[in-house]
Amino acid sequence: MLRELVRARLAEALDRLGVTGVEPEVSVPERTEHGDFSSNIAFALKSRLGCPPHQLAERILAHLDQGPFSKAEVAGAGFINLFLKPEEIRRALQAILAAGEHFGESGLGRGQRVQVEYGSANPTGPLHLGFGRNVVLGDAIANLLAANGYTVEREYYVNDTGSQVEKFAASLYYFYVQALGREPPFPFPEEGYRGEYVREWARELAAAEGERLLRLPQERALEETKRLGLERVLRTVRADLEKLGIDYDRWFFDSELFIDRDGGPLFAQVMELLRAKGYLKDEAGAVWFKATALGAEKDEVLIRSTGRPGYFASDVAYHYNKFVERGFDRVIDVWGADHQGHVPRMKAMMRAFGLDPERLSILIYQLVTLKRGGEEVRLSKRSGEFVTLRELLDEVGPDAVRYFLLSRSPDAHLEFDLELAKEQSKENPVFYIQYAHTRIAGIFRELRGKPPRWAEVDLEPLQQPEELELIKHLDEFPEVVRDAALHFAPHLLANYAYGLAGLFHIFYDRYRVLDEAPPLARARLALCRATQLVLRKALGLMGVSAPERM
RNA sequence: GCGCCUGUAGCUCAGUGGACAGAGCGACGGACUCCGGAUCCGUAGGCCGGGGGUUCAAAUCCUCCCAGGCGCACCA
Repeated sequence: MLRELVRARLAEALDRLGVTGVEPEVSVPERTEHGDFSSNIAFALKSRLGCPPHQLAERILAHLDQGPFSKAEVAGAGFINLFLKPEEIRRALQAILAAGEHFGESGLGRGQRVQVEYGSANPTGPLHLGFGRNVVLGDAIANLLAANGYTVEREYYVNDTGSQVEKFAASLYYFYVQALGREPPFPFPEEGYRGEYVREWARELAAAEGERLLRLPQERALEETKRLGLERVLRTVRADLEKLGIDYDRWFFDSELFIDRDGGPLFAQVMELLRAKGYLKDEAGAVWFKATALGAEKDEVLIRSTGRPGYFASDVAYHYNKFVERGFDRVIDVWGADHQGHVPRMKAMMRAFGLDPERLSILIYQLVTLKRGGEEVRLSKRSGEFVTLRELLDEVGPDAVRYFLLSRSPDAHLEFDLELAKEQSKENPVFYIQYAHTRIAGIFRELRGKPPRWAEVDLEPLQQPEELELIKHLDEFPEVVRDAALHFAPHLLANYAYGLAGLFHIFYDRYRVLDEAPPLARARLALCRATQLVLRKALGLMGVSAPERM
């Protein structure tokens, strides 16, 4: 990578000056007059060496191996601006072609086992837009970690024992009885699920089961309804995920925690362990986790006075399973901002088990606001007033949905304007990026004959500034892949791909490829090839397709 | 009240220590006999929410205030 090359040369110069242990910072200036790369090292060393930056910069330049540079100068108050020789830039292209499909990957993770848990919506209905963001972020982060040499497992946690599923089952049963023309044996559950989909599934249930469930004792009937309802939900969820192109390594059911096994169910074992460590207390008929003893602000109920474990309790046992039983080095949970209050107690839980809290990363993304035209649509599953992910996928298409949901920082609120996404899909940046890829594919289709052996192509004919700009941008790709993974920031990838597509469109607009004399045509083909590789890779990491034709 | 996130062009958002702050959409005006015009070029539009501080250098870090979102349950 060119940045590394520059950094290394500067480090050598510093060595010669007798300055050691300093990593010179090298950045890409915004303005081309400031060079291909620029360093502020003279400012950084000012206090250490007590030398005016400008003078220091001059001394560094005097000791710099200027071989790779066409120009090296001190500017402003002491910036070192470096201009690379075109052949150095072309060498970077050579490296990209040599790396081929693997360009951009790194071994940073050293094979560490990382679990990424995402999705994990309450199994009480179809996924809505908010969970679209969850799932798309989690999947992209998993892709990014894998590309950086981590061993990644993707997992979806199904809370099939919580109170929400119970409520869902009761709602479903209520409508089922109604669908059969009978009077439900109990009033509609408080804060139950009254969305149209519940009624629809109830009708399906009535058609499939007839009056079978009516004849069961109520408790059995509800249990059976829960089982069937859960199946129905998961079928929908899996279909939506498939449409988005998301595949999990494992679906973990909460109920697994309560299955009896050697030494009792895992859940009971974990509770015993916490009790033995002195982190439990009994109060007001409930069992509490003494989170305040571990840095949290308040204690938490684990087992309610009804005797039923709460959501947090399951998560404690579940994460014990992840870290202690399955031995993941790191775990990343992807949660919506409405779960942020859950973070401190999870960190407290890690400490309770004697685990380094740093091994658990929780990515909180801000909620999605949906706008239809000018007006905001509230997303609430329980009120039944929500737009499903499926609806959106059908209207906008998976590529645009994924790109749109990824194109903003997880920290930023995301406004999804349905009308805009539908009506202006042609202006959506994702098409702009895909179109660049398609244009390249078009060139290769037009080529007909065999493409050259890339390693043997003489790149010297690439002299135009637009060509060199393109190469420099391609060269930055590995840094983007690394930074996006390290900071859980797939939007960096989206921005990068957009910028790359832009540079390619400019190049394509101004120059011809196949019509040129063979040496130039071959060199430009090589540039196209590298661009295509990187576009494909970037889109692939986001889970967006790279079409040959559009 | 406390905690987390956010406040940058009319709108949606990039940019988290560097040199005159960027993109898309929207507005206006241009470009192809040619590998796909879903493209390219240009114009207009900003005291980067406000005050104070740190620094050679602040949209970026600290602090206080203002505004919005989300939390602060024996829901998840």
